[in-house]
Amino acid sequence: MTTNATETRWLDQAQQRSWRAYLVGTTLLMDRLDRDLREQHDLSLPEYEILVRLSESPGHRMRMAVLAGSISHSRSRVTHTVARMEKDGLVIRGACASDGRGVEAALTQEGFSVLQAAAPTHVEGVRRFLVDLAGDEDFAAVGRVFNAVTDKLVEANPDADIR
Amino acid sequence: MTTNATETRWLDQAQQRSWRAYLVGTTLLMDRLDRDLREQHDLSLPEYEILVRLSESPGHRMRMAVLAGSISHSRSRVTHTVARMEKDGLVIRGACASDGRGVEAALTQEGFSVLQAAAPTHVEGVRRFLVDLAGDEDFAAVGRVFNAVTDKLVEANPDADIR
DNA sequence: AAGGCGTTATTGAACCTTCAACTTTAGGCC
DNA sequence: GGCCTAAAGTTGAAGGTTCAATAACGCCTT
Repeated sequence: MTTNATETRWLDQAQQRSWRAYLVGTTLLMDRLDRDLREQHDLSLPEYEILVRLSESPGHRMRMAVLAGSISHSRSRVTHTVARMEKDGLVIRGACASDGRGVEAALTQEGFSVLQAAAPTHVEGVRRFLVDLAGDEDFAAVGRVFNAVTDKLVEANPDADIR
Repeated sequence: MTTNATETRWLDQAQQRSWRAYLVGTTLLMDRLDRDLREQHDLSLPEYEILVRLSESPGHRMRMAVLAGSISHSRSRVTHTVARMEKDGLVIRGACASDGRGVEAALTQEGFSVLQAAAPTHVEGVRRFLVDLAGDEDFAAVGRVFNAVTDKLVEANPDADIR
């Protein structure tokens, strides 16, 4: 036999080029979106994501664990981020009615206003530096690929943050 | 008129699904690749990237600014990361012959060995959780998209880190 | 050759994320 | 009911990144 199971299957040149483009492009893109939100709305990208999820939830409120799961951040991370946001008046935490261990985070009026102001900035950035560059077919491919990535990684590690 | 230039062009449903898949998928993927490198080789993903770039450079050495540019990290960030790596014996810094301001980072023997050991782990992860899930066409699309993203962001901000 | 300006790299503090330990409550079992 | 284990959140410290300020050098002008 000429190969065996322990030999590494390296990436070919095209794959490597794509992989590196993705790495560098993602670094630059996240940097830029984060910077724009900070400069114009005093908000980080993770904070913005939290505002969005809350705004889409009934009553503008969510359990901490559900919130964490929806953006795939660790619970600890969300605790810290929400604590900062609460200090800034964007969000308020309260006990959960049905579960004594639970905590619900809810949008404040100000949090909602900040989100409304920030959303156009964010969407313009996402369009200008990603969506409008891509072509519908290619962008759909990006969606397919990262849906598959998500599925695979969730399956590979169901309790993603109890570690 | 029915629209004007200041109105936000929101993402349609398909675009939004793709965008979120990308965000979440990237979060999970980077987390996982970083974790695997840490657990098995005591190396972060950014550290690994630095080892790779150095190993591909003539003499296994690079100017700090070039190194930073090649992975699109800020100079400050690379200074800190390389400082840690130097303390771990993976890399050594020295003055640059042709430019008195310059500093060159070079791979040590140990750094090279660690890279050789870590590379298969990393590539398997990239394959298992991304490349092998994607299909050649779709993965090529990812490459095209993020090459475009990179070009656009470099053009939009040439001196990416002097800020 | 001196002055001034831009570039290279570093520094330390502030900020954010991760990690491991801990508190509190839920839920099952005897 | 009391005990045990599991789950939800939080905490504080350690680790990593960003930001603004700084030092040191190259280059151009005069």
